[in-house]
Amino acid sequence: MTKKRISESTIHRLSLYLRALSVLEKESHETVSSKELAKREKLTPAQVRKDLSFFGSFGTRGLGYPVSDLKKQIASILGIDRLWKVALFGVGNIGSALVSYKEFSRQGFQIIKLFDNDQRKIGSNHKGIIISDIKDMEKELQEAQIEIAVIAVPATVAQYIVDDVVKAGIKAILNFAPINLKVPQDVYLRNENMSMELEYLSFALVNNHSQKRPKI
Amino acid sequence: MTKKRISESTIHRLSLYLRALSVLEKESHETVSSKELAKREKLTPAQVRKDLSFFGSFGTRGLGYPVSDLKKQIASILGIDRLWKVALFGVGNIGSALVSYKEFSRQGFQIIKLFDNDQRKIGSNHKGIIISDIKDMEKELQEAQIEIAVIAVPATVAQYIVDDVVKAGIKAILNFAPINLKVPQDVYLRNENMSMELEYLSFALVNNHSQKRPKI
DNA sequence: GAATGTGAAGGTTTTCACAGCA
DNA sequence: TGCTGTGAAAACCTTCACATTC
Repeated sequence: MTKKRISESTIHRLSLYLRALSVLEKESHETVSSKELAKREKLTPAQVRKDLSFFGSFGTRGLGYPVSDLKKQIASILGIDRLWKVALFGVGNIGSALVSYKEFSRQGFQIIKLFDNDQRKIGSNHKGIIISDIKDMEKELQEAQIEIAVIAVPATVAQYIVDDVVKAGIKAILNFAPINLKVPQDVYLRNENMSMELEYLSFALVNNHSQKRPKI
Repeated sequence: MTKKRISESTIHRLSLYLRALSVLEKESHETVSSKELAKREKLTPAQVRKDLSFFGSFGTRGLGYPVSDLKKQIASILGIDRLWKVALFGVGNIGSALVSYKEFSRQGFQIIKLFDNDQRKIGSNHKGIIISDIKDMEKELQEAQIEIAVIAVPATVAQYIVDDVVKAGIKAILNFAPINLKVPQDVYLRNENMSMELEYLSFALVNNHSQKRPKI
């Protein structure tokens, strides 16, 4: 377990392993080999072992990895062995879908605050949460002890909202607006650009782009 | 312009360049340097030039790249200088949000068919589109000349739907279900896993993970 | 002078291959 | 024997640096 920077891809793959391990657990497997885990997420066994080895030695030679234990370990590495309080900005199409997106809550992300600037929405109850005025965010974010903000407002206003979110002290932002947001160095920002993958598909279709698949 | 495999990252960055170029065009810029383009998408100038050079020589030394022309060129490379007919499976939370997601139509992806297996939804009109029974997909996909399928059904049934979609001859699938789908080699499959980025944020917060930013 | 296009260098990630252990 | 853990090698991707062109 060296002190090297962990790559983004490794972290993303941890999410995949976690997902596969949940299924394996449901299927009552006690242990799983890197080979099987790799197969279930279209990766290579070596990749799985290397990824896990950055964080420790979780397996047993000759046997494989203990499913439940490894699942717990990965959840702990990812920091999702706890609950995260999330606020969502923009209760439009995407925003409302995210509120009921089961996968978020399943991974411990609780959307407990909704913000909008539309007077018709403010004060109304959306799936059990009263929509707050975006103007009151600083106070409300602090009171509710929000740690992560999800941005689902139109691209035109996203930067303004983010500036305020940052001022309110939030250090982690997930952005769904198709725009490059500016945040200070100490704020984590990730973008979810849903049309990007469609564009990739378009490219692949038009260019017969060869797909990268493990050789195994 | 060599015949090397273009990397996934390069293609994703093309989407970013396109987005930045649209803004530049609106701001009435005639030309743009790799430096400026890089700045707008948090990349390096060298990266921009390298990416573009895989596809041709679009710039002028001493001047930069012509904004409108480059935009057209990239759209053409990505295959989005045309319309794509898309069918969406599963008109639930995510599904309905995607139907009205402006960024899709802006990039030429038209969702013109909706499928669900819920008898209460079938036959009803959703934002101008009649929801079809998932059982009729083969005939309907062919009649409507659908080329891309978007999967927004629950994870438990996603594989069955995809099997049918593949049987119906669709070669490109965008999957929103948090599950690893199996498709034949000649079918392009991309996954949109929205909780993955939240998990990354969680990891970053818990581990003070250093962010990768260009040194410029 | 300014900025592209691109080989070569440098860095990072993946894969290999095997020692080591249950 | 079976499968992990891991250095070393290979593959891949990014950055450098400069010749080239406008």
